[in-house]
Amino acid sequence: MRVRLEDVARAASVSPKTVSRVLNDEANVTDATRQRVRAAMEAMDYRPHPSARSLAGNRSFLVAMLYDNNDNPASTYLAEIQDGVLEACDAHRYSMMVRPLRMRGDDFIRRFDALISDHHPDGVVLTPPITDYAPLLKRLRESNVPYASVSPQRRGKTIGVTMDEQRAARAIVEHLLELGHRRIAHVIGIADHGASRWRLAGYREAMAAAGLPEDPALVVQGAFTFGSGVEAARKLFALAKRPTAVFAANDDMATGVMWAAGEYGLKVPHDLSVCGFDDTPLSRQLWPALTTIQQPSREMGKIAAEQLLGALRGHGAGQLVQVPFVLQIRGSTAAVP
Amino acid sequence: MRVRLEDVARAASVSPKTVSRVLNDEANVTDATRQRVRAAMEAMDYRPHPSARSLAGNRSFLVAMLYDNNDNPASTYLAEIQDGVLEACDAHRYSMMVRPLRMRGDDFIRRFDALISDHHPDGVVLTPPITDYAPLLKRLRESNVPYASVSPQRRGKTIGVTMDEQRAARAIVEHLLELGHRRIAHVIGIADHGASRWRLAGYREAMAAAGLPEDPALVVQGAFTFGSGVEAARKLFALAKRPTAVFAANDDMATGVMWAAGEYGLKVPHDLSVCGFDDTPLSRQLWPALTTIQQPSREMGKIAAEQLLGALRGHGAGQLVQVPFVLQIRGSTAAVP
DNA sequence: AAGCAAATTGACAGCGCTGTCATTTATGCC
DNA sequence: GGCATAAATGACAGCGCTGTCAATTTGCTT
Repeated sequence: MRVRLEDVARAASVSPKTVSRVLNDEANVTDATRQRVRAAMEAMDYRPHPSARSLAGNRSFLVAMLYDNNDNPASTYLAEIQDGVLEACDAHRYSMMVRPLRMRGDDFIRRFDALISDHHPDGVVLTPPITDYAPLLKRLRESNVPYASVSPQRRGKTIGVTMDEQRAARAIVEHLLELGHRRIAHVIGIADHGASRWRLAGYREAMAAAGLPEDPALVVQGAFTFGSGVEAARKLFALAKRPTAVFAANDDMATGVMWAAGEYGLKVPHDLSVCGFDDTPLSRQLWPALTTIQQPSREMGKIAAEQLLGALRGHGAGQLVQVPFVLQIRGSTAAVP
Repeated sequence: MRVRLEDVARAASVSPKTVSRVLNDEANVTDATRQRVRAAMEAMDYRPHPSARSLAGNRSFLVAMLYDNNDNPASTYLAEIQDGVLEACDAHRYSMMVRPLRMRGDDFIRRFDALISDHHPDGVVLTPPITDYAPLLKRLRESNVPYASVSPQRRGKTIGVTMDEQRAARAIVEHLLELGHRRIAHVIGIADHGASRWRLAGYREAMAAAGLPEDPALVVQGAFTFGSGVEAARKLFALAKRPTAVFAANDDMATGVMWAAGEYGLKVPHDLSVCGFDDTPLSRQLWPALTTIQQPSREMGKIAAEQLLGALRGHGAGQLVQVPFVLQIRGSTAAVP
């Protein structure tokens, strides 16, 4: 039947407890013994029973990834983060579960508690936008559940991963400025998301640094969707003094802007430069391909999970790691006519 | 601390075993006892410990959803199925784990075995395109792991959920025929996917039924991506006798076709009707919005999981349920000029 | 009311592992 | 070499639940 820890112990002529120690990388085992046990495990293709480990050791080897897909239409983004988290969990022999957790609704805390007491995750990975939902963070700390965040707004003692989105946004606007653009518009994302704030701040910073006063008409509200990009662009194109370039806070909206440009007979990039943020697969498939910021989502999921797992295993407290961005210059931006 | 089964037993003045019976909906408990135990559980907010249940009962209350995202660029589709599977699992108090399982690579079987022996799922949900990967199906049967499939190609004794994609494809082509189109092109999806075959078959069926001989130049290969849609469309538009309508095998490719139409100065739907398949969020955001087939992906995930769980709990063998499609007629299709 | 089968309930061991603590073995020092 | 100390190993109980099977109660028959 199934190979148990006891069988390995017998094969290696040690006690079950010693095998357990090797399994869990505990100290106080001689190298010779450790190797012998490892060899026996290998030879017998031993697989510890997760439930038995969990029951006896009072931990679950489970990481839960929480998301709110209701407020985040970019399923590609979440899927990539999920992939990265999963990779890290696999490497550390943890299992992962994904849980949608809609913030709306007042039974939010109850649902969260049920999740914890039903599944007993050892830790939790938070994804935008719930990285900054105060009641959730409060409850996590109260229940003493370790967590790591992907792109949290509030830093502080939070562990996880971030990208300097403000600097990235500034870089992409500087790219437009170098091309000679002066009337540069910005389409904002969903109002209270951290991503929207940083990208707007980066835009403002670059414009100010270039000595350009902000023109309120050139900054329009969007909602991270293709449709909101189209609508925002229509407003911009209706202006007496049209912008020569548009920086949209994500690729979906940028695609909407390009679409609307087609409606208005504006050729991209000849009549209008457009750039986005995220480097979604779509951005490469468009023609012309979109100038954008590559955000290593998969890598970020992986790093967040690694920080969490490191903290769980007691390897220090875990960091808030910052990953670099890449400015992807493609065909959708060109010098001003 | 934690409320255990034993505590509930004491509160209800019965033996632990009886509480266990109530918990698992077993027979041979009087209604009076059952109610008393249920009341005690409720009052104490009892949550069974999944690991203990799993260890003692030799089952995991775990469903694994397998996918191969390498060959399936439509992350929205998978995310929706995942949501549906999760909903069903939650309702039955099962937990769910998602696992990418790339079919390429000869260590495929080893990776699958590791998955099973590491996590012991009680059952597995298969998503396209791995629903039809013969070595996987063989191994699943050998290892006696119950499974349900979403849109399997081969029916037979398989349980799960399907949609009559061929009839849906036929319906959408008939819609084009009714609008007066005769030169109707088709962009095929990835060659060996069931979805591609059915949609092509539906196209042919409709054309044949209308007495139109197949023109090989009007049937071009794509790969389910936006880019492949653009390229396919360029080939079609280069023909001496251009099609007046294009039916692409999914929305991403249809969007590519619309994009290419813009390049060629063709107005949709005035000069060209375009339709897709899947009803992705994108299809509604385009202008004009895309005529397409609505496939209830979330619902399908839920149904597949329910069939699996039903079979696991011994409520009959489980069925292959067929769900209806909806032809979504939007602005991208119009009468032939 | 006794007698019997069927339904209901309970006692107890054990699932596979780890925590605690006792015991054995190695190491350093004078 | 002898002793104190530290490192390595092992014995054993028990995590919270369910399977097995025995004990008890119930319902029905005669």
